[in-house]
Amino acid sequence: MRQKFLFTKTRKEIGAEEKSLNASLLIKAGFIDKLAAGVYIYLPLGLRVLRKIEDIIREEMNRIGGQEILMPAMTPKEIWQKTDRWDAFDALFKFKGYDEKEYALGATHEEVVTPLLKKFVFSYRDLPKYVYQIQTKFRNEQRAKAGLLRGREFSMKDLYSFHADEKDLENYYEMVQAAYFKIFARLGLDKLTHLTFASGGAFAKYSHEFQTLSENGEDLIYICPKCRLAYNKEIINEIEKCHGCKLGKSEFKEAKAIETGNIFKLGTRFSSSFEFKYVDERGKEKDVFMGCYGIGSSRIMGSIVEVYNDKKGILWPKTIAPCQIHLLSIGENKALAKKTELLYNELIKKGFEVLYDDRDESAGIKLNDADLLGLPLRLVLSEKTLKNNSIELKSRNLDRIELIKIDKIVKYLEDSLNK
RNA sequence: CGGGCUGUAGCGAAGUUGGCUAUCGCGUCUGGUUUGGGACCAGAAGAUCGUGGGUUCAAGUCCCACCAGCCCGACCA
Repeated sequence: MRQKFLFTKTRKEIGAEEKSLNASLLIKAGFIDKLAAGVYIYLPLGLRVLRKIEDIIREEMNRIGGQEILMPAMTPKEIWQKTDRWDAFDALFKFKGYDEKEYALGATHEEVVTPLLKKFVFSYRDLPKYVYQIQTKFRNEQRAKAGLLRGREFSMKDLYSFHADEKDLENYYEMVQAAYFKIFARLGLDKLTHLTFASGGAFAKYSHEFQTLSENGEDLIYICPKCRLAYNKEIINEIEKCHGCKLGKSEFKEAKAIETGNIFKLGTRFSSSFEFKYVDERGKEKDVFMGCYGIGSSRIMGSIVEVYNDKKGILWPKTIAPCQIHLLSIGENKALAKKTELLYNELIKKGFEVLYDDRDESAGIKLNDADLLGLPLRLVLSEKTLKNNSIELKSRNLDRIELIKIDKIVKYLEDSLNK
């Protein structure tokens, strides 16, 4: 990708009114732009990041049998009335069609996916089933805040599971938990993310949240230092000992965190509203058991920026960086431009993702922008490096700069990016 | 939804007890000199001062209402 062709530009400064760290870095670097409070535009580089996050989630969902679908954002009033949530769910954005027919923008999709599965599942032979989507959600938050961390429109993966009995639900719930840990590991967030007990609703005593430690998180959690399990403040009063290792709660450590994922046993809460039943081996009609499992993909993008940054800009983990390599040419010499161009073409041919800064800008601007954008590897070609027939390589997260011979660079990159 | 702060050029800001043609920096355009950590010189364009009303000889500045954004709180199955 050639930087000259990007329509976006970095900004030296943004308003003092944008206080959130993730939003101000992402806006400065030209990854997102704000349309309204809690409503953001994903620009070319930002969209690449969001898609990479979504792709990692998608792969892990497919691995545990998830089948991807896409449900509508527009949902009719009647389905919400069936579950008594039309009035109770106050974060619903509601609107009317031409003939006063009422709709809500989808804030979550139990009301859509449950009757959908009811059309196809009749027998124990049809269970279990796992269905998910990665879709734009709408919630009429009373106060949008903290950039991508709490928006009114945001991207989320929601998985729904359907089971013949509670036991099967519980087994799958554990599988999803394991899949989530894999996702967080691939996102570079595993060391900062704690499985956290939280309030559970009518069916299960507790749900589980995935809480990612961050100073700007809005949740308060209490972490067991021995086994890493954590407890949301909303339930800590009823906890005496750690559920995992029995350590007393006085030993727990308080921390601020961002709720990046949530898994929930729904039981028959929604299947009963829609009279969704199946016939078992003996011909007897039984309730379908459900679970739901969310990960906020856009919130994760914000969380990663909150966690991985320094004074100069963002430090993307290599799994979700918009490109792996930032190639800069410094200086205006024609031979230099030609060499850089050749290298760019070769790297692209080899399958590397490269952002090539081919702009007519000064060294300072290019280097500062590279730090701000935060791609994992920076390659610099200049008259200075060309004299040694070499190229300069720097990791965004290290101070060390290496000089590599140009004819060895491809091999070197293949090794260091585990290709 | 309650409280506080803010709104002036594409972006960031200044504008005193109301007073002349609304300043400054960045960016943009033209010409020239530059090129390893946000270069320099000269010139130019760019603003119904958030919107509507009011007070006044006179309003960016004072008053009222509304809109928008940010922060704190409440809320967030």
